[in-house]
Amino acid sequence: MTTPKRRLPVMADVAKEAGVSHQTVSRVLNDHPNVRADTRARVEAAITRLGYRRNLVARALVTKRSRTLGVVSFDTKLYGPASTIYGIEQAARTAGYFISIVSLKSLDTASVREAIDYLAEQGVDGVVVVAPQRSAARALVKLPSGLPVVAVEGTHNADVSVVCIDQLEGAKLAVRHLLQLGHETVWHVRGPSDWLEAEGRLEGWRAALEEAGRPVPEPLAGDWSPHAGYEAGKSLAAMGGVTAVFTANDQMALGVLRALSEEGVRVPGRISVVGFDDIPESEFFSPPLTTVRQDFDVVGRHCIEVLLRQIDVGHTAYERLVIRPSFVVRSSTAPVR
Amino acid sequence: MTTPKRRLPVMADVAKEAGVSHQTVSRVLNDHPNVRADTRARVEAAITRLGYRRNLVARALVTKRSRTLGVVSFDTKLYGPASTIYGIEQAARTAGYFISIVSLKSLDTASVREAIDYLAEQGVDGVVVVAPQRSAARALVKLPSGLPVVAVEGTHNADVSVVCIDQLEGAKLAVRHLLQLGHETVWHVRGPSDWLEAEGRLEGWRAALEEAGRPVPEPLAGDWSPHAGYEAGKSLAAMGGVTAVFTANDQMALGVLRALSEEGVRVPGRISVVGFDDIPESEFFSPPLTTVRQDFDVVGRHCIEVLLRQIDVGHTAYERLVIRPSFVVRSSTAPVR
DNA sequence: CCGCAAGATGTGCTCGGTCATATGTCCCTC
DNA sequence: GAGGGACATATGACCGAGCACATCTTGCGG
Repeated sequence: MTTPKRRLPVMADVAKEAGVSHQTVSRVLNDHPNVRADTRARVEAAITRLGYRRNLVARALVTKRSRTLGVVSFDTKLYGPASTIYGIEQAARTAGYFISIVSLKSLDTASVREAIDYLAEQGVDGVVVVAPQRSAARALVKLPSGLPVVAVEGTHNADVSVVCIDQLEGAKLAVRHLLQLGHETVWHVRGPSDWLEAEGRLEGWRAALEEAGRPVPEPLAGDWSPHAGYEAGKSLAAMGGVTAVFTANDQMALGVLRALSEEGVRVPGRISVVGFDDIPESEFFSPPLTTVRQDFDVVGRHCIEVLLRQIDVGHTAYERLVIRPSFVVRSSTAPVR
Repeated sequence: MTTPKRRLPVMADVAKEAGVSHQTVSRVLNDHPNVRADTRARVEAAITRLGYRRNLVARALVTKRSRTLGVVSFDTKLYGPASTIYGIEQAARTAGYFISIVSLKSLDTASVREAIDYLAEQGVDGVVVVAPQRSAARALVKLPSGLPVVAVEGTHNADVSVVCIDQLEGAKLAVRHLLQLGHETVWHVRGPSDWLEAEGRLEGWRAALEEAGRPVPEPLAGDWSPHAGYEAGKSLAAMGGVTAVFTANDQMALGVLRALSEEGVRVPGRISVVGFDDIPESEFFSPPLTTVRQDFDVVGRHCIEVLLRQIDVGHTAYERLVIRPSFVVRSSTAPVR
C-alpha cells in the first residue's frame, strides 16, 4: 500500500530534459566557469521545469564533506548555551554549513564521547563542543580520527582548540568596580565546582581581592539557579557586615535580590550586587543589575571561524581564542555609606 | 602537502579482516537474525579491532532515509523556542534521529520557504517549523514534494499538522483568576500583532472578560521584551483605576513590575500582575510572578511523535494537537482591596 | 588551410553502504 | 539416499552525485 509518489528528479533527468550530459548539469550547479551561456540557460530552465533539487547526501558521499557541523551542548535551554548556539548557527549558515545539535543532560566524559562519535558517524565535518564543565573538557583529550573539534570554554588543555570568554578578567572587573566604590571586601556566590566558568570567576574574584590586599571571605555555594541565589541571599542577609556581593551569574543574582528584598535589605543602599552574563532580563531586575556582559554571539562566530580554518587547511596548531567581557553598570551597585 | 592520514576503514576492510563478505558485516551491523553466533563474534571483533564506524551518509543515500529531522525556528535565544527545541532534540535522539537546526532572524514567508527547501535538499526526513508568526504559518500552505512537516503554533490551517498550546485557554485562566479575586476588570499588555500566540492570548483575555460581562479596556502594545513591559507599566501606573494586569509573557511582566516599582505602585497591593510562560526566573521576580505555565518540553515531544508518525505511515490526515497550559499562583496577585 | 591550445561537453568509474537474489550448507524426513 | 526446507553466506547491481580523463569544438596565428 505504498504511496504512488513518483521519485524526485535526479541529475540524469535534468540532463535528458536539457539534452546534455549529467556532468554538464553538475558544472552548472557548481558554477563551473567552462559552460557556454546558452547551455547553462538550457540546463537552468530544465532544473526549474522539473523542480530539481540536488541531493546533498549523494554529494557528501563522494566529496567526503557533508557541510554539516556538529554541536554538542549541555542544557540548551539556558541563556548562555542557547545564545552561543545561535551565534554558531548564524555563522555556520553564512559559511554554507548546517548545524546538527546534540543536547546532553549530563556532560560526563562518556556522554560527550558518545555524542561526538555519534556525530562523526553521521559524517559531520567538525564539531563544536560547548564544554563548560571539567568532565566535558576531559572527554576531549584523546579524540578519535582527526575530526576537527573546537571547544567553547574548555580547559587550557592543548589537545583541542578553544574559544572562551575571559572569566578571570570578567570577575576582576566586577570586584574592582565594587572596591572602587569603597567596599572593604566583596562576598561571592559561586557556581557549581565542576564548571570551568564557575572556577574562573571564583579565581578572578579571589585574585582581585588579593591584589588589593583585602580579606577573602568564604564563597557561598550555588548551582546557577535563582533558587540557589535566593538561599545565598538569605545567608548573606543574616551575616551582617556584608556590603558587596559578586554573584557568579545573573540568575543567581536575581535570587539574591529577591532574598535581600524579603529580608528588608536595601540594594544598593545596604548591599551592592553584581552579576555575570547580562541576560536580557537583568536590566529590569529590582534594582536593574550591574553585571559583566558576555557576548555569546561573538563566541559562536569565532568557534566557526576556528573550526572552518581547521577543516580547510587541515590540522594546524591548536588555537586558543580569549574574548574579553565588558562591564555594564546599572543600579544595583553604589558607594558604600 | 596533504596529510598522510590513511582513510577510515570501510565495510570491505572489516569483511576482509573477519574473512567474510561485506554483506555479512552489514547483517551484523543491522542485527539481522540469520547470522551464526561465531560469525557474528568474528565480525564484531574485526569491527573493534579496526575501529570501524559505519558511514551513515552512504547508508542514507541508498535507504533514502537520513534519520535527520530539520527544525526551523525564530530567535532560538528566547526561552520558549529554546525549550521547545530542547524537547524536540531529546525526543528525536531517543527515537534515533538527528536534529538539524535553522534559526531565522525573520519569519517572513520567503525565509521559511527557503529554509525548508534548504533542509529538504540536505535530505531531512521531516521538518518541524516553530512558526509562531502569521507570516511563517502562511509559508506552510503549499509545501513542496511530500515532505512531512509539523508546525508548532501554526494556524488552524489544515495544510499541515500542528502542535500547539491552548493560548486562549491560558489567557482565560489568567483572567478568571483575577476576576475571582474581585477585580472589576483586567488590563492587557499584548504581544506583537503578527504573532499567533499574542493573538490567542489577546482573544482569550477578551473572551474571558466578555463572558463575565466586564468592560474590555484597550490593550497596551508590546513586543515581548522587558522594555516594552516597562513602558506599558509606566502607562498603567499613570492611568489610575487599574487594579489587575494580564501581561502576554513573563519578560514583559518583569518590565511592568519594574515600572510599577519605580512609580511606587505596590504589587499586588494596588495592582495584581499575571504573566505567561513561567520562565525559570519568574519565581524570583519581585514579587514572585503568578503566571500561566507552558510545558515546552511536552510540545517538543509531541512534535516528534506526530512527525515520525507521518514519516512512518506516510501521508495520513493532518493532526492538530492542543496542549492545555496550567496556572501557577505566586505572589503577584491578591484580592482587590 | 593547417596546427594547436583553450574551451566546452561527454564517458565511465567511484564513494560506502543496502537490497534482491544466487549459491551453498546443514539437518530432517520419507 | 534423495529431496526439501530453513538457515548461512556471497555476489552484483544500485542510490545520485563528483572527479578524472577522453573527446569534440572553436578561434587564432603562421
